[in-house]
Amino acid sequence: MNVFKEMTREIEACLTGFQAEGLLPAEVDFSRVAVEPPRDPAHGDMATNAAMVLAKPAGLKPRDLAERLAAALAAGDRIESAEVAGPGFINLRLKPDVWRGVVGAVLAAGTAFGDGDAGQGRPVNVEYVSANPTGPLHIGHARGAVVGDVLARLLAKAGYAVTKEYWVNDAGAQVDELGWSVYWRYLNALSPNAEAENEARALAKRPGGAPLQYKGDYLIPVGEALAAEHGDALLAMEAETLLPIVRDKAVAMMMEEVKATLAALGVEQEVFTSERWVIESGKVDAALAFLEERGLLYVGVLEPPKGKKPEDWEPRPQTLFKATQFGDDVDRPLKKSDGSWTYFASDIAYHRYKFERGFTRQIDVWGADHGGYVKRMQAALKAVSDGEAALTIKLCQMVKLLDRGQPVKMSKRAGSFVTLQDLIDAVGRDVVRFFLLTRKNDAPMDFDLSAVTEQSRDNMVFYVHYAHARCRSVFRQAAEAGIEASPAALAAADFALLEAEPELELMKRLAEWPRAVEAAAEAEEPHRIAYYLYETASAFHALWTRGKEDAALRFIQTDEPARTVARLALVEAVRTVIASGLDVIGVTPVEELT
RNA sequence: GUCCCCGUAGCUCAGCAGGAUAGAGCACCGGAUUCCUAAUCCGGGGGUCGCAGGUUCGAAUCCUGCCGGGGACACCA
Repeated sequence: MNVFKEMTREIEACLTGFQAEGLLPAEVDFSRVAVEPPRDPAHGDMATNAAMVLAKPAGLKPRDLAERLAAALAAGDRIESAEVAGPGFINLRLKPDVWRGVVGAVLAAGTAFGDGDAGQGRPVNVEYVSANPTGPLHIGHARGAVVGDVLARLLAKAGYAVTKEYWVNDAGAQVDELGWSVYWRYLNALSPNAEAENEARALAKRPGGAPLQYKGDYLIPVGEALAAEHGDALLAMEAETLLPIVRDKAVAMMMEEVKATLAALGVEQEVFTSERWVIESGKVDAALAFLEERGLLYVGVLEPPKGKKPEDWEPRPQTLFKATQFGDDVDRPLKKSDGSWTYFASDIAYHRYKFERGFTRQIDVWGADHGGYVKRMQAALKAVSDGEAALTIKLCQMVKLLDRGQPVKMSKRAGSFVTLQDLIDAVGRDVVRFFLLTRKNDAPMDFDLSAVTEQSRDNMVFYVHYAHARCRSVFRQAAEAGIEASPAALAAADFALLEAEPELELMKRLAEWPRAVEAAAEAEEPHRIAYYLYETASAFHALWTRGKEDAALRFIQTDEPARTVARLALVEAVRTVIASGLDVIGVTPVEELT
């Protein structure tokens, strides 16, 4: 039940009638007609701009058309009044029973209230986290994980067929580096107390002269696992046989850890696509052959970047993709100087693979430090799908980790929070998820460990939890008073007894939930859900406190059982909508505060 | 030098694809507790929406330019 949508249809019906009468031309489109709650409640429940938008095509003055439309609308049985205001707005006031109907609709639907059909089952692919499997997830990954996951849930609620996906960068130089660092840990496992000598042995086997890159303790278990599995069998192997073994083991164990951390955060992606698999199955070759056929590849020399010129810059012919034909600023290289594919090449193949699986709408969630990559990836998907697929990219800005206003040192020493798992253990999964949605994704934010668990109004997480807990508290009180408040009793309540003005206000807020879901999904902005919840919680807290000032507004009226049940139904509807919103965010509602 | 993001109350931030008198929290001032959780609520002061143009019935919102802050800029992902 979406009251705003229903009223939009009612208005469109009137307009269609005007067309039949010849008042409006037959070909005007109604897409710009909006029905929304006015900022000022004195202007009624809803306002429409229909007359202003259509006045010009109709050849009428906005206010004249508005008068006609208002008169037609006022004849409807759900509208109490329709008044023309300002430059041609029509302010609508709905009959209270319309709002009361929302309570019943919420009770009937449960947390499915707000589910929409805007998506019409169309497939959307949301790819997020996609952190390299070279170490545990850290705080920086948390925001993308939450934004991506909640966006996926939001789109699902709005009626899209969503696939949640993780791109595993298990190919390339970084992963080889990981392998050599693990080999060192393997040697340490075999002969402890000889770390320096072992490092020299590992480097002797490793081609090239660079030092080991991944020396964090988190690889120790990988070395031990290899020792337990292979004994000393790896020692005699040549580099090319050895590397795949240590590398694959490391990737497997790192991904296991990554998945465990994501699970602890409540993030569960359905598809994990391996970069190595994409390359080895020939998808990169196929994607580039596709571009080649369309004449979008060439060998050329790029200009050096202006401003900051790399030390080792030298003009060098490279295989380039004509990204400039699709809106990028320069053409982009696909091959490294050693002849292997760049990351971009395999990423093109991956996005093409997603398109081949039917995803004409793709969303990637990235860190803001990858911002320079956006245009080329969008260009590439456009090219590789012949313009049939579109990619939108949500960039997540930095999260600064603080404690009592002081920056937390991100050193790897014990005692400071480095990993995402540590953060979840410290403040809880629900706090992490909710808090990371209290800013829009492209605004930087501070995550203050002391502030996020604070219990006050300036903590959105707490404030919303408190509202839900208060709803449950009312029911505990009702049970003590011996009031029958089963789902059946609530559904059978006489909603006409919900007469108080603040009660009606609250019902109007609940009626906005489906609209909020649809708008947030359309805008791909999950943080709006957090703000809707905050405002709804605020409306409920306000009504609660009114009961302290005016006993007649208290939910439980022992001498008026029928009114009490009706109010309990309203409270349950509020609770349900809050639970529905928390469900989108992936947060578990609480029964009471601790 | 180029590209992207940001600029809204003293501070931290919303602003619902262009709507009517721009909102919330914190901080400040003043109130509400015999009573469903005062962990809350009500009221008050506080703004040239960075600046200047443009688009139109109407701009914080869209376009252009400028100023200021952040980030990214071949062969790393």
